[in-house]
Amino acid sequence: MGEIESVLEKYQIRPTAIRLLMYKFLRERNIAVTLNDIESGFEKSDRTTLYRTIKTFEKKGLVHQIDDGTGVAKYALDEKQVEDGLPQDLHLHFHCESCNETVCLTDHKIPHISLPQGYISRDMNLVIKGVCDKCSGK
Amino acid sequence: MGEIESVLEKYQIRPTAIRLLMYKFLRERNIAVTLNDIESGFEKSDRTTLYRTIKTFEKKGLVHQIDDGTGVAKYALDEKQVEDGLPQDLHLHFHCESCNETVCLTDHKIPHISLPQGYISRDMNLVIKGVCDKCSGK
DNA sequence: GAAATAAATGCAACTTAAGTGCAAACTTAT
DNA sequence: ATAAGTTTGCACTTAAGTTGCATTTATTTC
Repeated sequence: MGEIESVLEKYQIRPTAIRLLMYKFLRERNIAVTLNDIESGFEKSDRTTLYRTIKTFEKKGLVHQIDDGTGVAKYALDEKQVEDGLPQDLHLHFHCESCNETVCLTDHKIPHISLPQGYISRDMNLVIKGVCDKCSGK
Repeated sequence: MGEIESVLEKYQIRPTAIRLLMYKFLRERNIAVTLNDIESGFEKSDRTTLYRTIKTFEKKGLVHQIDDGTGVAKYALDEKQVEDGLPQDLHLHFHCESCNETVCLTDHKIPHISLPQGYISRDMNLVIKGVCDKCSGK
C-alpha cells in the first residue's frame, strides 16, 4: 500500500481510484482550488462525483473550504492541523487580486481578538487581499 | 429636504423613491442584509432594481459588501468610515451560527499582520463565527 | 412649458455554482 | 457467490447573481 492510500485511511476515507487521484491533485499544488479547477484537471470523472469527493474530504477533515471573497468555494489540504489535533482552522489566507490565486499562510495564525460581552467565538476566517510575491515581483 | 435626502446627496446618489426607502431600510436594522432580505422588505419593487440600487450604494461608498461565509452576499451601511476618510473597511464582522445574523463590529479593528516578503496587502476580511449575545443569553 | 437627453426602473432571460434523486457499477463482508 | 452497503454518473433542480432591452421617470435645454 502506497503512502497516499495510508493518508486517506488515516482520515477514514476509503481509497477509491478517484479519491486517490484527487488527493494527488491537491498535493501537487499548494494553492486552494475550486471545484472547477478540479474538474479541469480530470478528464474522466463527473462533476457530481468530484463534488461529493471533495465534500467527503472536507467532512473527514482532510481539506478545508476557503471563502476568499471571490464568490466561489475553494479547497485546500489541511493535514498539519489534524496532526496538531486542533479542531479548527485558524490560519489565514491570502488572495492575490492579480493572479486570482489563494494560498494558505499556515504559519500565520489569526491573532486573538476580544469580543463584546456575550459573544462566543467558535471559528474565524481571515482573508487578506492584495498582490502575492509572484505578482509583485519582489 | 429631509435628512435622508441629504445623506444620499452627500454620497452623490440621486435620491429617488426606491433609494430613499432602501436607505431607510438599511438604517432600521444594524445587521448586514442579503438581497433577499431587502426584497422581502419591499413589496413594490423588482429584484433587479433592488440589486442595482444596492450596487450603486456600494459603488458610491454608502454600503459595503460582507462575505460572512454563508455563501450569500450581505450589505451594511458604511457611513462612519467615510467620515473618517478611510479608504477601506477594516473592521471585523461577526456571524452568529445560531440566528444566522451578521453584524459589523465597527469598533473592533483588524490587528496588524505581517506578511511574508513580497506580499502586498490591500484589503482584509475577518469574519468571526460563533454565537452572538442575543443567542448566548449572556 | 415642451422637446430632447439622460438616468432609473421593471421584465425576461441567462449564467454559474451548488446541490439532490436515482439507478448502475463497484466494494466489502459473509 | 451472494447480499449489503458504498461510490459513481447522469439528469435535473435550486439559488444567487447578472445582463439586455424596452418603458418610465427625471433632468436639462431651448
